[in-house]
Amino acid sequence: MRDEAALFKALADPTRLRLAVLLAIRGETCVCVLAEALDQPDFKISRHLGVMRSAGLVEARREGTWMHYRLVKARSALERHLQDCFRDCLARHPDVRKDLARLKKVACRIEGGKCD
Amino acid sequence: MRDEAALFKALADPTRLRLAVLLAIRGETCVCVLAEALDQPDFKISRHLGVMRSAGLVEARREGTWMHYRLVKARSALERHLQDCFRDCLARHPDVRKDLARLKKVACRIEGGKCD
DNA sequence: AGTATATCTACGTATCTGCGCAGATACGCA
DNA sequence: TGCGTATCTGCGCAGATACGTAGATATACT
Repeated sequence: MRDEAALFKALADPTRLRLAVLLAIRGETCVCVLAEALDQPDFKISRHLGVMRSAGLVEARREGTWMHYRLVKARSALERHLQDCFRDCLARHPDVRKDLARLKKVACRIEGGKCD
Repeated sequence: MRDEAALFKALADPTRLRLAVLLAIRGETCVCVLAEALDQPDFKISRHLGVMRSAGLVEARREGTWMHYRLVKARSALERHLQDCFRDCLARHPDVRKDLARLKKVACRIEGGKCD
């Protein structure tokens, strides 16, 4: 039960939970965009993403100087349920809506094309 | 997002997660039965249940010297999803199976009637 | 090489956490 | 009132955690 508890622990922080929900909704996103979306310093976001990676919640892909993070493909029923939670229950949370609004503004400027 | 993270934090411990799953499967159960089911000292179980109660995850009912704990009725989609997790994904976990086996042995002796 | 951008990390600090021990509390019963 | 059972709680300790600062690393470009 240690692994399962560790999974919950990786989500037991407001910043990490917001990151998880954003990644669930938007898919792969780079650190600087996430940092602006959450309005928090990038070193802090980077560190939290590191924690989530150690817990096996997200994985990273490098592209030049940018690091793109995404949720891992769910490998268990628990992970599947949790990711559904992010999309189904938490996507409508006021905090997440604000994050998404900031994210949209910023994504055009930083990532160029992706301005859905 | 603080409340949601706090909910995950209440589950971010192996002991608490095992307790949550047992309560989800079996319903209302008293501290001493839970302590024997998890094979852990009762003051430890009591304290973890206290944490879960503060987080709004469980509620208690006194009956004589016994305290019976149960999961709260889910008040949000998130809580509903999480409780489904307990029953659907975690009930088959080896640790939980062992807990349930110990619980059955002990429930007859302690709670008398409830020997399903 | 040097510069710029994006990301990560070592350090010190403050706070939180889980644990066992011991004792307190609550209740039922004589 | 006193005793026994069940449960909770104050204390101190050891280890974990989150934070900001400052500096290190990685990559691209000139």
